[in-house]
Amino acid sequence: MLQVRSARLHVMLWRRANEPFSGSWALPGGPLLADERLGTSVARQLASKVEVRQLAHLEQLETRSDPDRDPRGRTVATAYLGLVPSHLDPVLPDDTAWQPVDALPETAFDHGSIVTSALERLRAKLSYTNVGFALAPPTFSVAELREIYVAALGYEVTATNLQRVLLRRGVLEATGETAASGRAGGRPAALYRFVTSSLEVTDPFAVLRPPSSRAR
Amino acid sequence: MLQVRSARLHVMLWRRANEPFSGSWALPGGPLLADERLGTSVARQLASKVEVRQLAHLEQLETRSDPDRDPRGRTVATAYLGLVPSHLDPVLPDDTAWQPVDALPETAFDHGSIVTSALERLRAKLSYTNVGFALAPPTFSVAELREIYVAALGYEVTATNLQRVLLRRGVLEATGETAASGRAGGRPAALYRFVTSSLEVTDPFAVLRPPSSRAR
DNA sequence: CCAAAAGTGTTGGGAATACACCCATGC
DNA sequence: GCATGGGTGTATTCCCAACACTTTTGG
Repeated sequence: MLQVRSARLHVMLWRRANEPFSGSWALPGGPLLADERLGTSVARQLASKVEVRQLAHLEQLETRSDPDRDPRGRTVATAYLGLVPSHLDPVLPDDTAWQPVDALPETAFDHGSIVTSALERLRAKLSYTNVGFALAPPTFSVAELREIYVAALGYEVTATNLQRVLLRRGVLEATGETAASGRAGGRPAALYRFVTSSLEVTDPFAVLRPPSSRAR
Repeated sequence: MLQVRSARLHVMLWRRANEPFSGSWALPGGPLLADERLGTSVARQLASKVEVRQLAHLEQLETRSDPDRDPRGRTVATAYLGLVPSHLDPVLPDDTAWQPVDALPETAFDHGSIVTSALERLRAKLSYTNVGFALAPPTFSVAELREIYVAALGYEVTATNLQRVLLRRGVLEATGETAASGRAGGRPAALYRFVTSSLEVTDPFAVLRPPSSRAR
């Protein structure tokens, strides 16, 4: 589960009290029940940590099967990527906390590398889909959205170009409302929202695209 | 396992002799052994059908967990995408055959939708990576490569543009040799090869790319 | 009037498609 | 020489990044 908090991307981890990896931080998870599908299982595992309704997006990442990934014995685990919009602040259990992805504490099992995979996936999808909807609040100024993208991508993005790319693609639309300007003055920002709040690919083929509009 | 054969993309399937889905066609697969990782298991399953060395590329696709996917009872299956270069023609068991992906016979379980996922993945990666290496023979003319891309993508691509895109990205290089011209004459084609024969992303960010070369 | 913040106009570059044209070979 | 297939040159289009400039607010 990833969320942008205070302009930094964080991952939700819980601190293990028992061996193995006692004291290390782990991703939430647990065994699959007899008649459960993986997506349902993930939701169930997370429900013990937060309110699941706060998850704006969930997608399967990859399945890890290294026989040595758990020292207690063979386990096969399927990792999921979950995103929480930045305006929410779920109540967390005592052993659970948001950790900045750019300065992770010591992690248990192969969870560190799973977080790395999740990051790669998120960063790629920010570029060619509308996933931003799952990190952003319902409405926002371009400046706020920029902060979220910068936190998630890990590099600078200008508000100007971000706005133009997302508007041209029809990913964002203006709400017609404006935010109040800050105490230091400045023009009030227009508020925007994501047109769709489910995953859509907005930039399908970079190259080798089908010949212009002619059906085959 | 996918391969381009006679300018058409095919998938290797075997015909089930027993219930359930007797007579339908299925993807090769089987249970994971106690101390085996998934990639190894896939290789082992395929080894019973073909020579595994002929697999030029193998990558994990997704894990299916619908409790009803197998009428005999709950199974969880991780699908892989495997690619075989077009110049190879593996000897197949009697119950196994290459089936064209655009006219699949009746398939067992959820294997039809797995093939669809595999196709989407392959088509996307042809556009932003060098995966082509795993479908093409060691050397080839641009015309031959075009035929492979057209078969895999399912739409027309011109030799001119294919050549330019792949050369500019440094994915292809000329071998310096030329093919003999056909019986009808014509200029002999230059032969090319893929520079690398392992997966590389050649077109990372379509948009929202990091600010020009400045490190953060 | 000035500082601050938001938003628009404009330019320049790069990359991809499309199409015209030139090249090399067999018959 | 002509048909056939291969390859290059070039124009057009589109999209993105960069940056200058304008707009709108608070003090």
